[in-house]
Amino acid sequence: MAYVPPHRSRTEGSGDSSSSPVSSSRKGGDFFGHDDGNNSRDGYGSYGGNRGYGGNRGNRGYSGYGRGGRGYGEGYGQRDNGYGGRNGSYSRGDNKRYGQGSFTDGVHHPAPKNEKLERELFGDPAEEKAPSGINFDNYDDIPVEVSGEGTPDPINQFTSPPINELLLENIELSLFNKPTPVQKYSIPIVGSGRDLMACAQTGSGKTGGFLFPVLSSLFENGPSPVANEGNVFARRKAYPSALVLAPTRELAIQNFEEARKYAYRSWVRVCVVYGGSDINSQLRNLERGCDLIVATPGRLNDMLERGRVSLKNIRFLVLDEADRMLDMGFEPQIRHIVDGCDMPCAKDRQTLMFSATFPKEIQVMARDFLDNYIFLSVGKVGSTSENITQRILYVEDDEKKSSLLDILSATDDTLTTGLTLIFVETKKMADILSDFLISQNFPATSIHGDRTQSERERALEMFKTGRAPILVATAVAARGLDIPNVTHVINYDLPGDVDDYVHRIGRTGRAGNNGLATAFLNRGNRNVVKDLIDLLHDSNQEVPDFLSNIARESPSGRGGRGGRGRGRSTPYKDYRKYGGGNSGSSNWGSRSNGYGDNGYGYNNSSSGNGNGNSSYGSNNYSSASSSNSQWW
DNA sequence: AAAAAAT
Repeated sequence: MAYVPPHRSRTEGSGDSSSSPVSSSRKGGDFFGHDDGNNSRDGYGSYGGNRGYGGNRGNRGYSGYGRGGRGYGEGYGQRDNGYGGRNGSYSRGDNKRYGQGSFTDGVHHPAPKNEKLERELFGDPAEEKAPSGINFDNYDDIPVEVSGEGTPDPINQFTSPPINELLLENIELSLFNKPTPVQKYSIPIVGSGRDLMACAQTGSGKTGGFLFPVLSSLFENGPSPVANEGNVFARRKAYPSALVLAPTRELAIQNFEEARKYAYRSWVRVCVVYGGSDINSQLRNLERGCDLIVATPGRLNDMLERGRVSLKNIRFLVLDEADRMLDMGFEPQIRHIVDGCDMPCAKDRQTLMFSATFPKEIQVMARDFLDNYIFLSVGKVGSTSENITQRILYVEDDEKKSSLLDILSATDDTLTTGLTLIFVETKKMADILSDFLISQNFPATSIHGDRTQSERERALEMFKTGRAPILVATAVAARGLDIPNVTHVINYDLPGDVDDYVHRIGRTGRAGNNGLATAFLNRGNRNVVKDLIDLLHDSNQEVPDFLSNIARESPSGRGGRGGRGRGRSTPYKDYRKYGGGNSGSSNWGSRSNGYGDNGYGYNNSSSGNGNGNSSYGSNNYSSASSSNSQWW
């Protein structure tokens, strides 16, 4: 029986304050003050709506499990997940078996429409909605670069050639009517069986860029014929056909929620696993069938070790925000998942890697994980250009609080119409600042890695719904999260890297809407000043005099690291074509296996895991990454 | 330097 660490036996929701380790209002506090002994109005279990695993109340043990309409997708004929005794509680309550289709005799049988589930996934059709909030005209002049052998032509509509009919219906329910540039390319690329390395950011339609072609293929082709390993525990083991890895829990949840929409009525059952929340409910959910799994690396590895997930049926591997995962030191864990378990090798699966930037480490990972891939680089929609107004203010550290109050008071109309996202550099500052704002009667909450997972999820939900329209965040929210209606991003503390700055301000001005980005800067930030000035120039923004002055004070080259992504307005290049060009990286630059400058000699050198590349796999990379890790 | 991620 699965093991439950004592400290995790407390409830997942914040409903049971008696068992919560934090009972004062200090840490769990937000604008609404009290610590929510009973947050019935909250209704935010894990995945939006009030159905998350192990909801908010009464979920000691298993007794309350499965209540309240949580039943997305179970019960399609060929799947047998019932080992009777233990799961009596599953059948309790209104545990409706709706929404899941099946795939039998080589034919996909979508489930009938289900109004309740449809509302849950896509929202109430009665509410008027802007068509997905995206101004598609803004997509037309996005620079796109695509390269690689035999690159298929992009599509221009979802209907020519037509993608899977059920998928198309689900896309239409999501109010997308036209593919974004990344989708125009990714759909035929993946559809033709190729691997894809895509440089694209949130806001480019990246999630659909991988979910559409993957689900389309799964819908068409059905489950893998390799059913299981035939052992007695097999029914307790999940054999997903597709795996999506994401760097943060919130991003995993977001991908999961998107995938659920597009998988509606299909045979594909979507699950998500991530740390910080009860593993047992996640395991129980897997037992009910799992065809597409969205995961953060640590929790997935845990489940792999427990033998509760097998990757041998994987046909699609997606690495989302790959550069971020490397920044966070996930490379050993990712390599363990991809190379160290039972996942088919690169030639026997399709791999899609997405990354905002394309530094050397990512190129290396692409070479190791992808097979003869097509490289796609998509400039960001709007990005740092005219639809985000960037404002840099000179503010000393000890004046930041009062400046912030001035700004928030002066722009209080945005509080009613939009959301304000405030970035700080430390978790401590996130707490300090949100407490301060709350004490000043601003409806704020905070998200950072020291809050419990349920606090994090609740904070995000309060922010999204506008009940707490000010969110103080650390880097956990800097990338990937797609929160509509953020009208103002404030860099209370500037990040040390201008790439992070770009990601942060990209939380506003999404897809055609205007946004405002304010940053507090003082001499403590001089290391980013030069890059910042370049960026402001590139994006047609005013460069304040004090900024130029500070830049002149430090005559040395641009601070910090060398060789970071310059030329942000142009897409990243396919290094296979341009010969790498990285500064001093001996190991890489001197490679003789065709990645250098002889055009496309790369085609068959990337099968699997670095065979034929010994200099690389064992020196450079593994020593660097294993030094600070207890992982493999 | 800090953050994130299994416990």
